[in-house]
Amino acid sequence: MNKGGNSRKRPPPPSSHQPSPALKHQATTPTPPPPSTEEDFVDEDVFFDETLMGEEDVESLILRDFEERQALASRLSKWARPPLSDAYISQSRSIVFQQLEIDYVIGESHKNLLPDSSCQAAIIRIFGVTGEGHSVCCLVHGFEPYFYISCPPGMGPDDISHFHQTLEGRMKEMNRNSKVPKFVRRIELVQKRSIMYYQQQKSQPFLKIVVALPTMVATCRGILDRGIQIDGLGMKSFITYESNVLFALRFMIDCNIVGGNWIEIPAGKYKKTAKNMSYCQLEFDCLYSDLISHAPEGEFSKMAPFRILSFDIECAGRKGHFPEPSQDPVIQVANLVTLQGEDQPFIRNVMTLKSCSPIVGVDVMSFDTEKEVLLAWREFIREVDPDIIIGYNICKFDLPYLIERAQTLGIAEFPILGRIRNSRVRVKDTTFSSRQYGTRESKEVTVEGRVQFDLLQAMQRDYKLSSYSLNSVSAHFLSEQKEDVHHSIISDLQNGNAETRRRLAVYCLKGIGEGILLWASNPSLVEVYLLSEDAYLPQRLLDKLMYVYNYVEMARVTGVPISFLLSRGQSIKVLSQLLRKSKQKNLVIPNVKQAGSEQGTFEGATVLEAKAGFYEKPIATLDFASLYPSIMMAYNLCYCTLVTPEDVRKLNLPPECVNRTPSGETFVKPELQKGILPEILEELLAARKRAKADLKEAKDPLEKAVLDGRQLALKVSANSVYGFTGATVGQLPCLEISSSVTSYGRQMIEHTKKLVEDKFTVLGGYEHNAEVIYGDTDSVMVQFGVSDVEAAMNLGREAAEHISGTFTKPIKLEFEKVYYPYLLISKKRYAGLFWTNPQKFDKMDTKGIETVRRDNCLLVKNLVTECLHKILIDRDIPGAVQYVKNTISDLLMNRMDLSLLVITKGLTKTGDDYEVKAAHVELAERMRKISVVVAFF
DNA sequence: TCTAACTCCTAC
DNA sequence: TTAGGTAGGAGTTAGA
Repeated sequence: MNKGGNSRKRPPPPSSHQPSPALKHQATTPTPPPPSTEEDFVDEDVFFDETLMGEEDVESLILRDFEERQALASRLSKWARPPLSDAYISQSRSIVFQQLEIDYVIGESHKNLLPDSSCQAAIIRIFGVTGEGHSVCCLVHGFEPYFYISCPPGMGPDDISHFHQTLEGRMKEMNRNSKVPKFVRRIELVQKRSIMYYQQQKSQPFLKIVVALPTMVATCRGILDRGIQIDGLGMKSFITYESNVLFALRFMIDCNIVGGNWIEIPAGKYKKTAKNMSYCQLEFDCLYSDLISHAPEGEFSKMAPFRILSFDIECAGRKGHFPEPSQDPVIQVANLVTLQGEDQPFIRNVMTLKSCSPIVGVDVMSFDTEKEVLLAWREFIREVDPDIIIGYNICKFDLPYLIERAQTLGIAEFPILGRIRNSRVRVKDTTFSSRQYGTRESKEVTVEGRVQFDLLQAMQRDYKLSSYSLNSVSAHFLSEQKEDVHHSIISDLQNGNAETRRRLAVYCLKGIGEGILLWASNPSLVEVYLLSEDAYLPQRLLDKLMYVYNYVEMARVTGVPISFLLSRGQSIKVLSQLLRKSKQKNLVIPNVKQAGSEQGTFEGATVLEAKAGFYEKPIATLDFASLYPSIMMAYNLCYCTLVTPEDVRKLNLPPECVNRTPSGETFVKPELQKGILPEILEELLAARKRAKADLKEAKDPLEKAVLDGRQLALKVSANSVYGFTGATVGQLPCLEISSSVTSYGRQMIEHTKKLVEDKFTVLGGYEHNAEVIYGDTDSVMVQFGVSDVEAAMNLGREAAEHISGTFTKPIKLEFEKVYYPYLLISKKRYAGLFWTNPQKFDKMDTKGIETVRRDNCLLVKNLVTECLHKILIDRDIPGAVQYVKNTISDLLMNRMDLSLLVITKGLTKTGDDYEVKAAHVELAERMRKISVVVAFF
């Protein structure tokens, strides 16, 4: 029952032939509209469902339904977007908006804009927000899908025409059912060059094959891959170029659009759509050639006032069961809407099943049936029209749950949550598998025109944490933790009274539901069950971690749509940059066949032998800055500078024009051909330098946030270029490049070690002989023999400067820090106090040891941390030994808090009990090993 | 009891 | 139709 519905005045009854009126955006009068729109049709369903409840109730149900919808409508309408000004309505001004999402649909091409074509075509849809906060759906016409093949030598215009006919015929065979009049629209002869290998000629003839619809690119590629009959040449198969570029990305690249940038369509160049297909305030058609894409700089680096919805649902699960949409009702939906750039939400509400006592500052909307709750939420989404939807685990839980629940309840009209009229949200199971992120099953929920940002996914990608429950993530980042609601009492609270449901609503809005963390011996089996999520904390996390800025900047730097950043891997970002740069240089990128595993793997970096020990003299650390990017720049390593072994023999290139890498590959120097990868890297690193300089100058916290997000994105982006070339199952692997990079790296670390030990000697006039005690990939740890930190720092700086001079620019060795004292256990395992100024140490730094690993129980972690503290900071080794002994003794005497033992092999938390399987024996064994570390001394 | 092959997680 | 890389320590498991 509506909280505001206590005035039960009857509206004029609707005429008997018309269904109950739809909820309109600006509901002011109760006059029912004609039953012609989709919304009215939808309401007819509602009418039918409820008639099943009993004939005599029908009229009162209609009336009540009508009245409540009116009340809801007036409640929701105050949250609508700002109304359009006259200039927009008269179409006398240009439309400038920040784009957040781009996709495409197949439709009739626009007759006025494209008078020549009258068939089905891809229509690009750009969704975004203007500076004033108006929502935009821009329908772009005239952009066609295409790809390239290299043109067989001697092919003239007639041959191309024949080839076109043959290809068209094969396409027809493959698509017998399709009514498309023409599959291959045209074939153009163009001058391009493949990005692969150094070539002396500037360009060669290529054929640009333009097809009718985006999906035909793959079909056509298949035909050309397998081979096609060509007059005079016989059966011939082709390598295709850029045939794997997603259509929307192709469009963005060709129009110079990067993720999240501003787009302008001048007045007169757009036409209001005849029949709105979206719920956006501004919807119009235009030609792709009329778009102006603004680079994200200056005034166009700002953010539009997006509407960000954070939501969370609560379900009444049966005792001991995880809620299932086929059985368990949705009892609450909590919502929070914030304008981008503001620190407080402008909407806070909660929709509850059954009555709920008021909550200060929150709009409580109560309903008698679950169906009303769901439909109210749908209306809310439509009215508020959020650009970004966030939440915790919404992609895998909340959104699919709502949709499946609506299916169970037979509410066919519920899943129209996107910006496209009549278009239902689709749920698809997906799996994402990579070495970096592991295999993760999720669900893909397409909400057209709105960006989804699941904070859980973002956390799992960006941070290594031992638990990803909202509770523990909040504790980690926000230093606040809310009281848990145990899952078993959710149903009790719901089944109580208005007051207990209020308690539940407060939890739903602000608190955190119970998260049961099951740690199995195999951490990949770890499952986090979050029975109730939360609407408030995701928004706080989003703000605290500056996710909007960081992700928009990442999209701008790499050029991919924002949605790719959470749904796709690293390599698409590099590919996007590579395609953009290649286009500028008139180069095209081949589709390499999946080479299988025969290419195998390549040798990586050198890890210097660790001279294990406890060092009580300062250890200076020298690091190469951005090692792999700088190697690629210094030696011009790229696809287009690599000389094939055959060409090395044939071309007879003078030795001063090429570099031969330690792994035996040959690359030409920039004078002959400047590499694209080095150029991308130079731009990224130069941009990062600028961003960091601007960051220093910036006063405004928002500007700072943008700049910091940018410099971070630029760094991450530069570092992933090398990985892209070595990804054998990627888009364009080139192990010649990656193995050359690592081979230079290996040479450099050895060279550095030798130089330090040769120069800093007593014979060379220094006080002591320097010794390199360890080094990994891009760093060397040096004991100069001096005993004070400042002296070690000075020698470190001197060494870095001296050694940098011996390398090709921009390779640079830097002095970074001193460890004092330093405990080196083995390769990749060490601890020490970290000094960047000689007055005081910055922190205790530990690498690779139990303290930083997530596969030990808390006891081990705490014990080792405590020992290291005693050894490094207190310098009390006997104390550390005693501490270990006491702990083992406590353990054996069964005096240990069992919760410290969770997460260890053989120990599982089941409910409130710990199942202890021979734990004491096992842990005593573990402790013995740790005491070995202490016995070091 | 030893070892090879595997898993897991980390360093870079 | 979608996925950055290798090195390496520590633990587990299977088999002899």
